[in-house]
Amino acid sequence: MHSQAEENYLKAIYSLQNNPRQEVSTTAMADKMQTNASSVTEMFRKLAGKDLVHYRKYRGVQLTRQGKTMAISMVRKHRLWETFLVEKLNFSWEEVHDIAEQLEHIQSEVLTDRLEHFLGYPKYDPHGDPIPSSKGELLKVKGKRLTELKIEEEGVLINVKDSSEEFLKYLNKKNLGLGDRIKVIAIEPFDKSIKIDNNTQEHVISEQIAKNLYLK
Amino acid sequence: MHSQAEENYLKAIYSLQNNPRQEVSTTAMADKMQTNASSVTEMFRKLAGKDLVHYRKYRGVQLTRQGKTMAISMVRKHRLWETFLVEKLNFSWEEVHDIAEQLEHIQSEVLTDRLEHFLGYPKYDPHGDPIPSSKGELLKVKGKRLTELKIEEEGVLINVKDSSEEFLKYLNKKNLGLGDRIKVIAIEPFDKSIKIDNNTQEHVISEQIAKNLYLK
DNA sequence: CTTAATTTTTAGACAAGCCAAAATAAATAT
DNA sequence: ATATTTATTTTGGCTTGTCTAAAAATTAAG
Repeated sequence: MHSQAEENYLKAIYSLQNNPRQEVSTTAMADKMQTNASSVTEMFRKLAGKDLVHYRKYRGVQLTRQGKTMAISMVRKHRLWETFLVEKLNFSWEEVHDIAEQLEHIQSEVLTDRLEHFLGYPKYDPHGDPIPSSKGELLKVKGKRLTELKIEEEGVLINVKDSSEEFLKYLNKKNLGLGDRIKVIAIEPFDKSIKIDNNTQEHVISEQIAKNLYLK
Repeated sequence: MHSQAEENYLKAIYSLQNNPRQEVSTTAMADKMQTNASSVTEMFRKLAGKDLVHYRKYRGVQLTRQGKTMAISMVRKHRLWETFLVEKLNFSWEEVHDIAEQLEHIQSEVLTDRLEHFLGYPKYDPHGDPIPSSKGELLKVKGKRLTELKIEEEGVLINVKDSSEEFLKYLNKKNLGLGDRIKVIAIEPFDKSIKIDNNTQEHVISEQIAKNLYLK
């Protein structure tokens, strides 16, 4: 059995690993987990002892096969619960992250699978992130960043890469949601801010924001 | 904020307290929590420090107003989740206890209230136990024990006082479930075992079992 | 009413996670 | 290539919750 702390570390390592070869550093983890570097070192050791990560002193960790399986299982549970909260309990997309963060630790394979069935085997969560299957298979979201579009190009918003309450509340305020057709009207060369047309409204959004929006 | 351990202790104290005046002893708790008496003493102290129980050395604890509120909130969450698991995810009544034991620790008032709404404000959980309202109000189940019935008397099974997997599997095997009309055919004076008619079948059940069945 | 048995508390230890400060290794700049 | 900065690990300590064994208080028995 694994503790919640271990599960959280695995999920964080997974999200920081851009490719499976890349080693995740102690400081990057400490930053992500809002904790102390020395705590991270200890946990790295512990996870290595359980064969959930490969750990090289002063180099960092990568997930083992086993560790990756666990991490993906956490992601799966998180996204299924988020979907449940939005689809069934009428939460809005900015409210669900913290609650799902707790629910993802519930230990029951059966529960997860039944939940998935109950939800009708959803492919994506409320933020457009793909939901891993019970076998750990994970679709790639093949959208492109809003920042990659040129003037007059358009697309449909299919994924937001930041699930924080602040970011999503910002999008709500601008009336931006998944499925919206967005057209680039103008790009300000100085700060790369983008003027977009959301069918009904026009908004100027910063590059910072635009980077987190994925379109198809 | 309160830890899961604290929440578990409060719930256990609540379930051991037959009336609010009764003090719950260290050993009774240790027995219930499957833990050591010395651990219980320490937790009693801690809970007393947070004003969740009144604690008198060598005498035991009773819940304070605040402690009772928390305990009932745990019961509420537990029973709502059990209802969810059975009604929505098609679990059977003997499978839900352990999972609900985990789910009851999810911290979110809103979640609990939305879940209750989603379930249609159920009055009873899958074992016939009443579900406290968001204000902490709790209906009394006014059934009588099967052991109180005389020969030829009958009633409808409305509540089982043991939610353990073993007990419920036993009932499944005998085809006994909530809502069943049960008639007492005979009572064996020697061991107080009861022969019942379940409309279609006849069974002999021990006094031990019968004590946990409540009829209306 | 005094002794024996039982219950409860205290004392000392341990594991899991965390932190701050000190020591060491690695990376960067001169 | 060496000195300085930065990253990482080590050390020692703290908290929560647990345990065992010993001491103290309460209850039960004679």
